[in-house]
Amino acid sequence: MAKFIEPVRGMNDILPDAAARWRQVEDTARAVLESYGYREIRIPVVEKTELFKRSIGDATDIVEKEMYTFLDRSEESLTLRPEATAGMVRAGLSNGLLYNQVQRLWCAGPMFRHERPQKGRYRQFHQIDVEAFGLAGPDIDAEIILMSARLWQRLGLKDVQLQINSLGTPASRALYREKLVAYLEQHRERLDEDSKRRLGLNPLRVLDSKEHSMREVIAGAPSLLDHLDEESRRHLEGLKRILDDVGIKYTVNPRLVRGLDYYTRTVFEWTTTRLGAQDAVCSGGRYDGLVEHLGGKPTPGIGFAMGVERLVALMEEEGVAPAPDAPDVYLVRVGEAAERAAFRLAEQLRDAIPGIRLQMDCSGGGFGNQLKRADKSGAKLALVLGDDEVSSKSAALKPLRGGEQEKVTWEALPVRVTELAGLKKSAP
RNA sequence: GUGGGCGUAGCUCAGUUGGUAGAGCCCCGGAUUGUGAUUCCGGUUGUCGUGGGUUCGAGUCCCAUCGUCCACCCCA
Repeated sequence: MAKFIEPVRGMNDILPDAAARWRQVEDTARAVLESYGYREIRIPVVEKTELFKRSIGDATDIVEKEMYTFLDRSEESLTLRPEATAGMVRAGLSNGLLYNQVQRLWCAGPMFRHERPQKGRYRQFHQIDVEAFGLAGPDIDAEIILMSARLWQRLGLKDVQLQINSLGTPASRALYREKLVAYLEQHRERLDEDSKRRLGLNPLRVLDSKEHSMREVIAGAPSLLDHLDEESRRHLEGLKRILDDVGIKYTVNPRLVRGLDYYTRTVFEWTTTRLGAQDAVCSGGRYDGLVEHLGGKPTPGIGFAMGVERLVALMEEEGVAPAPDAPDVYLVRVGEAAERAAFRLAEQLRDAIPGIRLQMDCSGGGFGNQLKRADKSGAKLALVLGDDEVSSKSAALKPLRGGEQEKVTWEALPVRVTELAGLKKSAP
């Protein structure tokens, strides 16, 4: 035997049983997003490396050590997208979608980061990404958060908590950063190794430290919220007011700092307690400077990304039932005439009942074995065809979850199958 | 990139102080040449992750390596 070729580390196959849950997440997300007027956009998985360097930030972990970057055959540096926002903005600019316009967009697909895999963190992972361009007020921030809350509700998820914060403007943040650095320098001897490292790179992340010994130092640090500019403060208050009005629960977490450089003002994160260390299922924020930074007109923007793997895992964890994907009807056939007639009958049923999930047994064996497989398939109804039925142009319908078997003529089959399998009548 | 746990049949796992590999599930066949979910009988499946080493002998001990899981880090 030849040797197996191993799958690439951190890149997973989604097997049929899991795919049912994925579809549930994707279909529900699509429905909710479209109900708020967001339109789907599909963009490449590969972009020029420069796009991510410029948008995400040169000094971030993502750009520094996690990107799948390579030279293509014409020596151009390309990168498998590590996140979606940069590509969304680029696509908007490339196609004139962001010129004095409001755009509500969403996009789903795989992202790539070369990290050490662990629970909820993979090298190829999937996001559903939502972006709104051209709207500067806190009302759109609220809309986007409400939309995500509705999605959790529709998916049956309960253990998700909302945290919000404001990072202010680049100017106010720079000011705060100075004060924070000064404070941390004063307490340098009490910082752990990680925090000392962050102090030079991205001091705001020190606030995020999970190290117990750091608690006191962090608690005494100046708060980002006390250093917001007036406009950002009003923006945050506006958002809180709408969330309160609608009854969305949240906590303001002044230490919530996102890892991407382009965020301004509102940032938020939905976390869960049930997925271990990778606890963020959805996060995002406002990035009012990004469009301009990537060569467009100054255009406000806000967006968020959901991790599909994490949502699927959380649904499993919370015991949400997956969408059924069993066949409606399982066709059992025994005998030469029946085996041949079955195809015509099956195609006629598929014509007559659009959308019917009809599976034919092709493994052979007697009635007993075929019915065993019918039961295992999860189908509601077995359609049994033997040579006797063929000569009388009929078939036996056997409900697999209890109920009497009955004989039905071929003409009457579509109606009776629809009734017994509990299928909706197709629109006239 | 750092640390720890784990790699035995398609799946879940057992395998004692080292003595050349087992169970359950699944699958297939039969009891049951026209009716399943129960029961009974029978059957198949392994480079014990890989490569070295120690030993008369390694699934078991040692080293390396790969994979995987969890945590750090980072983030969706």
